[in-house]
This record gives sequence, structure tokens and C-alpha cells, in this order.
Amino acid sequence: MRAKVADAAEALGYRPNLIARSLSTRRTGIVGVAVGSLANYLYPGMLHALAIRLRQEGLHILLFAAPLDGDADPALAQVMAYQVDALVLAATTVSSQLANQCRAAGIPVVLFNRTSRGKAASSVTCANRVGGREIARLFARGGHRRPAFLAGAPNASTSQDRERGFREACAAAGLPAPLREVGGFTEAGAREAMTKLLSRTDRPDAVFCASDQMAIIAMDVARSDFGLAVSADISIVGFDDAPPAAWPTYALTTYAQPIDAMVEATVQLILAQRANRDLPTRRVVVPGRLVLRHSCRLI
Amino acid sequence: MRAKVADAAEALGYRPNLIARSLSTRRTGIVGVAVGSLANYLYPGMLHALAIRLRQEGLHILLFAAPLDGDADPALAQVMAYQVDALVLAATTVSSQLANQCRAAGIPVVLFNRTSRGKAASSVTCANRVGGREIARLFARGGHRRPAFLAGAPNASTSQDRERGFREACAAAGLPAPLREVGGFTEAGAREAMTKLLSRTDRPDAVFCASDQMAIIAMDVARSDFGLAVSADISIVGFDDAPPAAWPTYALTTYAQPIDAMVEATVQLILAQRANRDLPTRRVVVPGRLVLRHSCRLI
DNA sequence: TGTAAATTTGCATACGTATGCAAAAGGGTT
DNA sequence: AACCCTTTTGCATACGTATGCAAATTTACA
Repeated sequence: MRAKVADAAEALGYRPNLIARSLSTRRTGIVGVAVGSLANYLYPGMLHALAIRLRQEGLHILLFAAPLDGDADPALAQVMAYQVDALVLAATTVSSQLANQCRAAGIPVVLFNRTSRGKAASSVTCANRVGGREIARLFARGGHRRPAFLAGAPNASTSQDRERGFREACAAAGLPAPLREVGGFTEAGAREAMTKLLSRTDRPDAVFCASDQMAIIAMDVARSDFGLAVSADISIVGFDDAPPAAWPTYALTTYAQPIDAMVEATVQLILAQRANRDLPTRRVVVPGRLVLRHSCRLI
Repeated sequence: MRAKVADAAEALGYRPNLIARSLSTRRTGIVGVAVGSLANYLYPGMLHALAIRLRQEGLHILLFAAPLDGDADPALAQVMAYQVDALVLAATTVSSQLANQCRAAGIPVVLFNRTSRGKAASSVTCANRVGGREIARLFARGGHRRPAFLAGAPNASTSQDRERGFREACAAAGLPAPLREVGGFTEAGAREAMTKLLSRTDRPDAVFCASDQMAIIAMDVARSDFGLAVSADISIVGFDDAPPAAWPTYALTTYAQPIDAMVEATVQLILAQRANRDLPTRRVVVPGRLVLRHSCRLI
């Protein structure tokens, strides 16, 4: 019987209307995903992996690209109007206050690669603080004397946590407090910040950049604008292990975020909270891994 | 009165249910977008621009990430079940045969950065053939003698058109027929293909790569594995003008695809075909632009 | 062949919004 | 106050599917 119906449907070219089904079941199978500029090349891979993994669960992604400037929240309200089953926020420009609205509306929210104070949203991050610490120790082992931190967006938890770990371990290793400039997770910002750092008389000999994207810009500034040899003259370390970090021309030493594990955690959170709306939110922290390439002097 | 209702809605926190509205109006405001690997960094920018531009028209993106291996079509059927208003195919792995099904179902299809023979789908590409020609002329002007073409996926119209223009202009300029290897638009493929090219005794002195992604790999192979100085020893030119092409370490000479113009053309096609379902399909070709950086010897 | 169990069919109601028409209410002019 | 015109309200129907119950049918077994 089941087979007979399926055959008839096939013969008639019938496709169930998922919109109508959604209306009836009060489940759309749609997950809203807000992403920032996508210029951080960690995100395209994350988006792809998330889409494929969600599809295995019968879920699809309604994409929301946060405008580069201006407020993203009103636009996100539209996405919510599509009755998404869950929301993944992978953009720093989306206010975490919005998470509260969603919580009120019964929509589970997962913050990807960021956290927030409140308990309105779950979050998935890698061990940012640990990563910062490991990089400080790496600098210390390599005999560096003047560390610097190239921060991302100052109010981004991700940048803050990495910086905290970095400062802690710098102090513990007897290094001076790191110099600091803000790059804001943008190419222009990173370029300016790195230029400032390298223009100082007490120029740093080891720069930890809060993202690979900024680290690559930093390498370019060091090489092209200041004629420095990366590794020999200055060590530069990133965070993310985005694909370009592995390109031989950069060979960026970095702290790898395990995309697949983070995507898996995100999916699990979504599934759990979708099945049971009033499950408490969780903060998942997955371990990262230091990847040694050639942009940091080791001895 | 209108204002009174709006106020009351606001007070009650009422949000119209777009799913229900879609069911009634037979329009979802959703555009399905199929993307490939996203490792070609032209696409993240395109996706972002498209999302923002579509939102201005009240449209949203239902993302479909084509699996890296295997057949993408069955999965895309699910996206169609969401009654998308239109479909944008920016992935080479999605069969253009699927366009026919969509056409039959009354869903307008726009091929982005590719074309197909049939007239079931509209397409938006840049002037690929012209671009290939300009690059051949650039090689000729620079006094190169042994051109080569590093192809993308052999059956991709995009790669074919670029190659045709390149071969035509090579012949017209009195250059020998280009050597040829297939990189398949993947990093591994490009690495292997470039290694083959450079291992020949009649090694090429000018390589045109069908995408910036492959060109960057090609530069890395030339530098790291063969110790060649790009530009002095070998010229390498790409296609796309993806952001990494501008990074000083690569400074890739390339033929720029005008993302914004292509996105705009895509949106216009969608709007037109959405307003009038049986509008004939169109092929839009937007002009590109040669961007001279430092990876190609000029004299 | 009769009866109980299993399966299938039919029907009603619901999901939240859109649309059109008829009825009711409000507003303005003489 | 009677009239017409404009605005508002109320109601019915529709979109395509889900769900549950009752009735009808088929199957299984003695």
C-alpha cells in the first residue's frame, strides 16, 4: 500500500509541499543562519559543512548575510518570520540581545564561534583561552621578547578570550605585557593596526593575531611594507587554521579550530533543543590544536 | 486606522507568519541557491552580495551546498519542495538537466557563472572568451613563447569558453598551441596539473589558470616545489579576481569578474521571471576587466 | 462461512494568512 | 434629518498538508 501510493505519486510527479506541511506541523525544517562578511575564510567551510550535516537531519539553511555596516537585527526579524526551527548566529555584528527575543519566541539559538553572558542562547566555541595560552608559551619557547596582540572586534567574546589566555601565559612565562592594537577582524583594520605596531621603536618580535585573516594581512604588511622576513625577523601567529593559512607562501602557524567538531556540536544542540523546547542552554567548548608551520620562530 | 493596527500588532508582539502567507499567496519569497565547494573565494563574496541584494527585494536565500562528491540533484529536489520562487545554480556539479525539471515545474532558473546549451535556464556569466583572449594577448606582448592552459572541470562551460578565447588569440598572435592540463577547479587537481606542466622539458613560460584558486596553487607549486620566481621565471595569470589575488604575496594578475554586476543581473532575471513565469530565458554576459598585478611579466 | 482483527477510506477540523463580497458603521454635504 | 460616499467589520472560501475518529472494506483464522 505504502509502495502503491509512492508509485502513484512518482507517476504523477507529485511533490509534497513542504510549506503547507510546515504550516500544519508547526515545524519548517528550516534553520536560520546569520553570517558576517565571509571574508574570514573559516566561515565558507563552516557554512558548507553545516549545510551538508543539517541536510542529513532533513534540515535546510535560510541564509542571512549581515550587512557590513548598520544594524543587522531588524533584518533578522524577517528570518524569524519564516518560523525557523532554530537560529545559528555566526556573526559578531548581530546583537546577542536578539537571542533573548528568540528565546521568548521559543526559537533555540546557537552562537557559533562566540559566546554571550546571558543564558538565553547556547554557544559553540573552541578553547579560545587555551589557544591564547599555548601561543604565548610558543612565543616564550622561541625566545621572543616583545609580544603583541592584534585584537579582533574589541567586544567579541572570541577575541577577548584569546587575549585573556595570551596575557595570562605571557605573564606566567615572564614575558612583558603584550602590546595591543585593534584590527576589528577586518582587512583594513588589520593593515592599519599592524602598521602601527611595526612603526614603533620597540617593535614587537612576535605578533599573535586574533584570526588567520588578520594574520595574513599582518604578514603582507611585514613583508611588503617593512621588508621583514617572517619568522627570522618577526613571528606571526594566527587563529582558526583557515585554508589560506596552509598555503606555502604563508605557511602560517596557527591554532586550529576544529570545524567539523564545532559543526557537529551545533547540530546536536539544534536537534536537542528542537525536540525539547525548554531544555536549558549549553555552552560547548571543543578543544583546538596548535598547528606549527613556518611563520613562527621556534628556537 | 492602518497605524492603529500596526500599533496593536506591535503591542501584542505580532509577527506575520510568512509560511502561512506563502501558502496563501503561492509565493514564498525564497530563492534556492546551490553552491559548490566555496573553496573558490569568488563565491563567498557573491553569496553575501546576493543575499543582501535579494533582501532589498524581500527575498531570502535557502542555501543548498552541493556535496563534494556524488550526485547533487536528489538533494536539490528537497529545496524545490519548499516551493522556492527561483533557483540560482552556482555549482558546476549540479546537472543542467535539473534545470529542465524546474522549468517544467514553473520555477525560473538562473545559472551563475556558467551556461548550458538548452534554453531551459537563464545564465549570467562574464565575458569568458574575451577574457581568455586578452590574457593570450598579454602573454604575447610580454614576449612569452610557451603558453599553457590549466583547465578547470573539462565539461564546465566556464572553463571551455576561457580556453577557447585563449587558444584563438594565441593562434592569432603567432604563439604555439598552448599546453594543457586539467586542474578541475580543485586544489589537489591544480597542484597535480601544475606539477606535470613544470616537470616537462619544454616547460611553459606562461600559464593561464582557469580560476584564481588554481592560479594561487600554481604559484605555490612554482615557488615552493620548483624554486621558480613568478614573473621573472614564469608568468602565471588567473581568472576571477577573488580577494586573495590582491594579497601582496601573490599579487596575481587576473581577469576580474564583476561580482556586483553579475549579482545585479541575476536579481533582475529573477525578478523578471518571477513576475512573468513564461518569459523567455536570457543569457546575460557582463564585461570583465584585466587586472595587472605582478605575477605576469609585461615586457 | 462466520467472526474478529487488521487495514483502508472518508470526513471533519486545524495550521495562519489572503481575497472578495456583503453588511454595517462612520463622515460629510445639502 | 435625509442622502450619498467612504471606511470598517464580518464572513466565507481557499492555499496543501496533518491528525484523529468513524465507517467501510479487506484479511486472517477457526
